[in-house]
Amino acid sequence: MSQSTGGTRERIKAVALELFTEQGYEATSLREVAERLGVTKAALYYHFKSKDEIVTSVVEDRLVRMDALIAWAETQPPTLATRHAVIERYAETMFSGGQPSVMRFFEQNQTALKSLSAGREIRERMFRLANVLCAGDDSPGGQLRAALALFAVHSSWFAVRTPGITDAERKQVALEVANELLTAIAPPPPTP
Amino acid sequence: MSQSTGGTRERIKAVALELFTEQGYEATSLREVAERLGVTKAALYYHFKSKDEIVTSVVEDRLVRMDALIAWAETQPPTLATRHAVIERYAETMFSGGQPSVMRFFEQNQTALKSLSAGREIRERMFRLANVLCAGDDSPGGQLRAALALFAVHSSWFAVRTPGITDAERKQVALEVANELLTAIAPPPPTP
DNA sequence: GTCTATAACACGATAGAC
DNA sequence: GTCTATCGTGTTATAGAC
Repeated sequence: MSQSTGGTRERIKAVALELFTEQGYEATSLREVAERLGVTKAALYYHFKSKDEIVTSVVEDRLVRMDALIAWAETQPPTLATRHAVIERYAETMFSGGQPSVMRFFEQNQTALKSLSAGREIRERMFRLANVLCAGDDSPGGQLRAALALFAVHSSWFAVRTPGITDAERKQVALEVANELLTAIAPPPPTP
Repeated sequence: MSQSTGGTRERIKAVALELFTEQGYEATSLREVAERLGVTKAALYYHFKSKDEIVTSVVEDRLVRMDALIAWAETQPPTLATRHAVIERYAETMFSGGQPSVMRFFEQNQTALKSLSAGREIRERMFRLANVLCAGDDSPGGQLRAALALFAVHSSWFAVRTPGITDAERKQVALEVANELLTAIAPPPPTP
């Protein structure tokens, strides 16, 4: 409760994320963000020292969650059960809290994020996750299936156009397809 | 060789596509494009009347090819064999000529393309292709698998990191995974 | 700690000379 | 077909008042 910035910082992050996702990072001006908040542009520069820094801040907690998942996954044996557990946990974080919007922002701004440090950081985590998912079979087929399993979770948001579908149903179908892909990856390595 | 525009138009398209893909549409200025070509900004405006129009022009032949494929696919019966044939032809066009770069540009600029007519046109074709691919089973699972089959072809370009892999090998593994997904879509409808 | 005012500059696009 | 010069606008970012 002794927060110094009175929650304005969080409001900026929320609005910026929304606009960046809707219209793109480059296409969104700080004037737009400020206007929607009912403050001036300069006020934003009090809380964040640059436009990049807003993105970095937004992405921060997402990175922490991904790091935790990767760290856990890397301690697990490279079995099929592990893969299923990893994608399950991944989907859980993707479908809970404010996380989906962050990843939607990430998908929609791949190019813009290339020149942003936050983008490179998330990208790196995605590749590491994909690597964990095909541990034991890093053949081209394994790599592709692992990447697609992750993408199944993401794309269930826009690729499934069934009217009236709920988030829970999206998650369920995403996991079904993802697990199908993971199962096809490889025979788990022999346990000696 | 009595071409009226002396090939400059094509050179502009090539350089613009390259920069738009690398850095993003919004992040690439016409000054940059002109500089790399060794001409001035104003020269570009002789060949294209706006920045959008460069994109439209780049995407044009890709649209024609996609339309041809969709038209053909829609005349075919909704069987598993058709699905495999469609994705096979799709991969063929994606891995030939200058097409891969166009689709890479498309992937990398989803958000920017939302407000560009060319973007909406390609997007519409992608959905129609996905629909054809899950004809006979438009359940959430079917839709997701169809979309991922298309994405398998695209993502084989960056998701597969095996050193020294050739384009032909990328195509092959993409088709293998895509066909796996398509096979899982649904029992082909009973032929009465 | 928050805002107004404004600097300094890049953008897309146009006009008109050559 | 390409150039120079420039318009109008929107951008990030800063200095300084409150």
